[in-house]
Amino acid sequence: MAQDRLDVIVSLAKRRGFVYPSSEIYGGLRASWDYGPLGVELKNNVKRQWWKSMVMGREDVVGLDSCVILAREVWEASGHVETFTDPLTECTECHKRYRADHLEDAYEAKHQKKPTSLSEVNCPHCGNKGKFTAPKQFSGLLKTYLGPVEDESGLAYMRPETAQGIFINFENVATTARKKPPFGIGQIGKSFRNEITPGNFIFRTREFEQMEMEFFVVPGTDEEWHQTWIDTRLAWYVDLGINPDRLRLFEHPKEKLSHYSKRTVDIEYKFEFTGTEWGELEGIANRTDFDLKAHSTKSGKDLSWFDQEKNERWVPYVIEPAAGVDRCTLTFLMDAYTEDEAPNSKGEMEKRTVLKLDHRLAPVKVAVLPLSRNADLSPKARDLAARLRKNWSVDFDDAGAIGRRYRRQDEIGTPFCITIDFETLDDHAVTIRERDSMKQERIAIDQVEAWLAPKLLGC
RNA sequence: GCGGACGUAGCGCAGUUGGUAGCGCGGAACCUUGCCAAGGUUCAGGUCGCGGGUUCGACCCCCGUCGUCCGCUCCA
Repeated sequence: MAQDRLDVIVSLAKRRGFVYPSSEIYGGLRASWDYGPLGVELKNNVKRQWWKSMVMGREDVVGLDSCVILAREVWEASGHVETFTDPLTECTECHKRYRADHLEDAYEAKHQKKPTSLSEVNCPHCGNKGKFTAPKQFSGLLKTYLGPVEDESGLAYMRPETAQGIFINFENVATTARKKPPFGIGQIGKSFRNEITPGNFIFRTREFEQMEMEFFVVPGTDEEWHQTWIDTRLAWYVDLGINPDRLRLFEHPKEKLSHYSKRTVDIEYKFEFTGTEWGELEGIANRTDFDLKAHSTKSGKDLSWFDQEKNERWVPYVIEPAAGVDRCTLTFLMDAYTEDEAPNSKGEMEKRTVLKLDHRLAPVKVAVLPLSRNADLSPKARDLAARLRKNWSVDFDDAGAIGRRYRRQDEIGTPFCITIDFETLDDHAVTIRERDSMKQERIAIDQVEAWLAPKLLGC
């Protein structure tokens, strides 16, 4: 039942041009999805809203756009080269795969001593002793090679998070933007992780987009700021229309924290995937001074802050709200999807699919629909559409029955439909119909922008 | 990576004991109508995921491969 919910979204996404399976004509590529005409509008709107609330709308945050490929040392210093690598082994009898270090830990817990090799360890599944393959290093980092020769000297990593580009530019930004802690640097961009098990549509993919902000604070004020950002981020989703009942916070257990984190709280959405009801939308981590210190040590460049008031140097603590663009987009799609009933022309109730997207997120803001192709309504309607296009994303449709056209727009979440009818030729007025209330209003054709503007504020 | 199921038109699905495919919705064009998935006429679109094999002949049987879903495992 729950999976049906996702299936409906996947089907709608394909049918209406939000998201397509990538490389489809070659049989597809695992966990890769391309955004279609409506999808790219929706996704851009999600990013725009994040940028507006996290960067543009704040005095204490500035933006950045750093590279996907950074110096190799960045990932050595950050700990990713080491901790993003797992030694994997496989039982040759039953073909179950394990992390070799986990097997050794389990052995040690039971026998009070480390095994000298895996040949002493029994397979937890089939019980056979020592039938393991030699551990193979599996790295979650995607690699590429720079330069003409594909060897170790040109090895480079694709970033698994955008954050490091911010840390290594900390001093550049602080100096040129003339900011001092507490202040933040926000960034939106692609990241890459060689996930073992991707899936659930665009929820987990190997190539994905992140919206991250590193907020640098005075040590000792970090816990308070952490809570502030948790509240701020949660409110962002609710403000953009997500049902609060389907949102919750998840506190990471201390022993499972990432190598850089002192405390991490996730914002989760109730996706109702098979197996896991709740899925992570965004993680808000207290990264302490781990990253700046690590880069100071590795690079030899002092990244501490000189506090003029106290006349002392300290390394800022960092609070990081890190959200996934694709997950957000999926969440807004799923949460906005509703099916209700509306009377048709015969008075019978029929299914109506409506994407109740916030106006700021809707891929199309206004649809212009001439009632008929006759009586020169279409040219007049095209003129109006062209005018509105200067401010908003506008759709024009004069094909087929008016009822069908309304339903088409409902299905993609268009908040306003404007019809040009025969009276328009005389009274120079149009009918604007609102998506959620289905209310209609008669507006003079040259007043349309003025009528729409306050309702589409912030788009 | 292992086990299971599946892959037929844009979407949802039929189908043939092996004789190269249909339905519903959707899309396009025109006519009629003119405010909530209307009626009519017409059209486009599938080498049945891909590659081999068996066969006179494969969408159907066999093998491989890619992809999707479910269950394990993994999620640093």
